Amino acid sequence: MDDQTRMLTGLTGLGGLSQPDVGDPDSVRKQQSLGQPQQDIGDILQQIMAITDESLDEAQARKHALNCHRMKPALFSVLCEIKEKTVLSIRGVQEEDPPDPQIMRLDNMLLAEGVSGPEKGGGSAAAAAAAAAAGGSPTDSSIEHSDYRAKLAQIRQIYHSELEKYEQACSEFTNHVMNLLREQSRTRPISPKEIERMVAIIHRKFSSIQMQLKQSTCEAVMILRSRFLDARRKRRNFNKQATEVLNEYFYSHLSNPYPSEEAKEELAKKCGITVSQVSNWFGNKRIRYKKNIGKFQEEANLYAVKTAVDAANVSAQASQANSPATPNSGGYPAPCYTPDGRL
DNA sequence: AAGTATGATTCGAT
DNA sequence: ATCGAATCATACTT
Repeated sequence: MDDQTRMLTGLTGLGGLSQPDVGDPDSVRKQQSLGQPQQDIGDILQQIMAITDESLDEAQARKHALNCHRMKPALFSVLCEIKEKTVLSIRGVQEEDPPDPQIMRLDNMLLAEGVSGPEKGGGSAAAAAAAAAAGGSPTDSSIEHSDYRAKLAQIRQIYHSELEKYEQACSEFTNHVMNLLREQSRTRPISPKEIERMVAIIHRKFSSIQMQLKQSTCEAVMILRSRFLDARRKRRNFNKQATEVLNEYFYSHLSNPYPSEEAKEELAKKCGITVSQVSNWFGNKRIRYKKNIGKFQEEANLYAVKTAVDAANVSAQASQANSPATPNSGGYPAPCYTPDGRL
């Protein structure tokens, strides 16, 4: 034991901070008496440090020389000793591996958007779900949808190829480090636990890179989504015929301009728009009419006449009578819409 | 370019 | 869930 401690202090002093001496003449004498001057060990360590600067062949040769060095077993056992002491202090530090909430959030979002997860099916399904959730009717899929899907697929593809690259790089690097450690385990003691820890460290590093990828992918999806929603927001006026149909219904039901679900569906069909568009239209119409009845008076009269004419035409057709003049061209039925007249 | 019309969205109330 | 109300954002008009 006495021997070993002396050896240990000598080695650590040299290896650690290139201190020329430990101030223990006894140890020096002992080493010298062994025919192994300290300077030699210093040289060896220097060579180890310089090994990365050398060419591969040189390094191989030196490694070989080192492995064959007669002090190697002693060095190894000393390193084992040191290890045993330090491992105890390290052991407690590495028992935490909580799943990063940030990366979980990103993962969830990517999964929800159909970027990660199962192939093609998931992607289009998620796109459809997103479109449906955005308020559109399931039947008005069109250029915008396919455009959105195409862009999403593009993002998805880039994401996956990048992810694959990262994973490949990670496993390559891990392999490399493992080989290195295996190689080094010939000169110094390396516990499996240590290797495990090293691998964990590498994986952590790579997962932080992955997180960046995921983050930027998420951003891209968000931008795409907002653009998609903006595109949906882009307004196009309904065609004349559609507005006419809607107005006809509105003014002929002025006392209760709240079409039932069935009526909405019928109007939607007639106008070539969605039910929610019909709802929007009636919502807007009601509030705008109520806000300024005067402004809509003319329009109201117009449609009152129109329906009257239609009715007249129908009856005329039925009764074979032919008088072009409208029967009630004198006084229009004043629309008496009561804002609070909901039933 | 400024003003108006209009479809869509959002929010709180019911 | 649906409405009114306010508001947004674009289309259309002047």
